[in-house]
Amino acid sequence: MRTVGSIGEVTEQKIYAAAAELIAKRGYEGINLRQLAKDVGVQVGSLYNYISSKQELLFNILNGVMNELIDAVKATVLMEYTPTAQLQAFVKLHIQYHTNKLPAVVIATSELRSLEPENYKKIVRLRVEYETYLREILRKGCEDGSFTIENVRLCEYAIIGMLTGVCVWYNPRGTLPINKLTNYYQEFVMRLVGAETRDANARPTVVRAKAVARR
Amino acid sequence: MRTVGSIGEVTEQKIYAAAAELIAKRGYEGINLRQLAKDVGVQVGSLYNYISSKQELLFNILNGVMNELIDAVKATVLMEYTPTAQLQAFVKLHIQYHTNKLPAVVIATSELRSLEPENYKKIVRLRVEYETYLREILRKGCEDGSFTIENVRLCEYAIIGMLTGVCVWYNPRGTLPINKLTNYYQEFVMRLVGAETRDANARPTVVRAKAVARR
Amino acid sequence: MRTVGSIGEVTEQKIYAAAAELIAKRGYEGINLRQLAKDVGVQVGSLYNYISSKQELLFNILNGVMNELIDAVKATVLMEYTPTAQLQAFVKLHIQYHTNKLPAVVIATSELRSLEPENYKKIVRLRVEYETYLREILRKGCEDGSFTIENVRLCEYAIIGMLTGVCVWYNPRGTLPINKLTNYYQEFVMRLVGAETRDANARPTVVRAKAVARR
Amino acid sequence: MRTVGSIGEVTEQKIYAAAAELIAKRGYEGINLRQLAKDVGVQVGSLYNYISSKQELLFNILNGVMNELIDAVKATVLMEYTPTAQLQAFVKLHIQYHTNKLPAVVIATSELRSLEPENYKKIVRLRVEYETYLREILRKGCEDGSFTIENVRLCEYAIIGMLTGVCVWYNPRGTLPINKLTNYYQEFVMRLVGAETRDANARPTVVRAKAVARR
DNA sequence: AATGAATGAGAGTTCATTCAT
DNA sequence: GATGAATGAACTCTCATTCAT
Repeated sequence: MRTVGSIGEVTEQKIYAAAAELIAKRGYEGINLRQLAKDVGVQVGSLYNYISSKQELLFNILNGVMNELIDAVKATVLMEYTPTAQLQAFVKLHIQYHTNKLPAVVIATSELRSLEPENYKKIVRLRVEYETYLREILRKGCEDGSFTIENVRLCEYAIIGMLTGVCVWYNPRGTLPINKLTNYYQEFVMRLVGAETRDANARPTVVRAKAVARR
Repeated sequence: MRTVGSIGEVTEQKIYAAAAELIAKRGYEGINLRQLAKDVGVQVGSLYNYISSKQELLFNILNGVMNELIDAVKATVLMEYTPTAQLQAFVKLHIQYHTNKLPAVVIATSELRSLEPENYKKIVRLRVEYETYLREILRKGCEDGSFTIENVRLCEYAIIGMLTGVCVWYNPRGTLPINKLTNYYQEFVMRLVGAETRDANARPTVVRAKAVARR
Repeated sequence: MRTVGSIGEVTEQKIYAAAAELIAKRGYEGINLRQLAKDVGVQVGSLYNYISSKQELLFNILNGVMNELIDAVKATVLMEYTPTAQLQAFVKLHIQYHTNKLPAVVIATSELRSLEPENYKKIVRLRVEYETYLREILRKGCEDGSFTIENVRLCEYAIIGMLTGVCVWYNPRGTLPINKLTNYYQEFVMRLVGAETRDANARPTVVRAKAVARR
Repeated sequence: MRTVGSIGEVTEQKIYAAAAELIAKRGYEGINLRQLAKDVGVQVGSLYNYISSKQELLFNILNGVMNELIDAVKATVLMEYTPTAQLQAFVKLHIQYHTNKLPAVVIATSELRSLEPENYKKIVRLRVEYETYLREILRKGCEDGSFTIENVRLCEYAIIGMLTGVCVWYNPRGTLPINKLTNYYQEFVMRLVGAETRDANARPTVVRAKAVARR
């Protein structure tokens, strides 16, 4: 007995949304399709009208979100003119994606190990591309004197770690609004890269004061 | 028929070592006791002479490593006299534990979600304690003017994220020696907390040179 | 949306043709309706406009081919005047049906076990009728001295086994033309029944020579 | 709760015996492991202490029985001195294996198609070896004048088909004793190969009488 | 007449766990 | 202490079948 009026596309979206959420909470290996089906509101077998395997589910989520992230970098970060502005934009983007926006992003970091070799390669390739944008910004900032970084690669890792760590503790229903959070982390990153801080109109006043004091 | 010369205690240690390694690589849900038994060199049934359940295995690993970490903080970090020196020691300790020393530490971050509620509470309590040491250092550093931090809690998270991120990419067989790595991250953290850099006897000379150049 | 120009009757024929082929290759239990639908070029659900169940599909194929076979026996074999000629005709018919003509015939032997009891009885009744024609020919041949058979029933089984075995190895794209193959098997059967071989104008010369020599 | 006193080797034999019987009756695709487990008297999961997959079960049965068959040919058929005696022995062996002795033999003919490519190749190789023994006997019999066969290959197929067909209808609880059955089929085969019948000390008297009568 | 979306039962397989020996 | 044999529940995935559109 089929659910009346059901539409495939809607079901598919529901499946991927529910899967991302479930996996983000319990991990790929920790979830089972029965639970997913229940969350979606269908029978287990019906999932297979939309996916060909549990693995594919994971891959599609990861693939989708990484491409989205990369597109977003291209659309917002690379548009900025200075390394500093680009870095600020990168932080903003990363934070936003890693907090309220998508549980899928969380998975992109923690569930890579559950990908089969072929899929693993593909997603890692995208991660590398994403992180390369950050590294390039850092490199250019060093060249034009905006940043002072001794080991760019390590600094890149430090930034990624710091920003990604947000999704471990961030609670969208907490008291800290995202734009405030973003500002704080922008300041953290600016400090990390040893940035000159004249242009920092986006940063909180206290920070600006300190920057002045440091000179 | 018991393997000749095998001694229980040795087997137990082997089990925990192998389990930590396996879980670090594939996650708690991703491993199975058959594989563990094979790695240890016994039959599955024999594991149950040492553990009462798979869950207990995870809990004991986490419990052990968190206590070790806390003890280490007490023994090395809190011994230092200034917030700056303490922070440097904290970074050194954390980095060392998260690289070559223990695969168990990796798990302490990523496998919390697989703990049953009761066990979860216990381990989180230990994590909180551990992180509280860091926060206290930051707070004291702010008070005595060593650090300039607007939001201590956030800064704490940023540091933890940054430091913990190391275990994602660090390769013990790579070219970067641990003490150099440690130095770099110490510098990152110093920047993050807006530390005055006069006293930085623990930091690498290169950095000091740069600091000079910056002025 | 219905495929333009498709007509039910054509689809039905396609279904039965594809089903016979699939079942002949993989067995009734080994096929699935999804594959059948794909081969036919429709969706699975559409099959049910023509069949009421997978079982019915099998039954109809078997029923159809057995009736065809029986009709063919009546039309060609029983028309002959002597037991020898009838037997030759029977062999020819059986071989032809079991080689290039119908994959359905293959199924008639191997897939009986997959029929539900009721259907099983019906098809077996037809098989018995078919084999009875052969037995009657053998019996009459014994009576009039054309054949020399001690145990007619066993001889019948031997012939059926021998002839049916053809479909196991016969390759329609091989070098052996069907009429040659038929001649060989006619000779085999003639030998089996201890037939006097005067009339054997259809048989290869060598055999005739041998027959002469034997006397 | 383990069944007390169970012994692995016994269970394994039970599994293979039950599997051969089940598959012979319903086909590889037609059986399910739950039924097999029930027949054996264990839980489904326990089967996997002895097999690694359903497919392996089929392969092992087929592999075992084909090797047994080949060994038996070497031990009994090839020991005979004349092609006629060898052929008689071959028939006897084949009939015996295909009737009361082993349900596994039935499978060896009908379930080949369910083997995965790799396994299929291996079993077919054994079948070819087995059938080659028969062909060689036929060939030698032609050379020394014992047999008169125009197309040896076809004759081989005819014999195999005839003999193998026995397992379709043979009922071990019927009235026809195996040795009688064997004698009849030996006579069928002798006729098929156009054997001179002077030497037929191995054949039943009835047959010899008939042979006389024919002259 | 055909499609697309769903069902629900059941398949092979895995796995933590138990326990007599 | 260790093993080998078993359990039973749960897993991913398949499939015949249904039915509104």
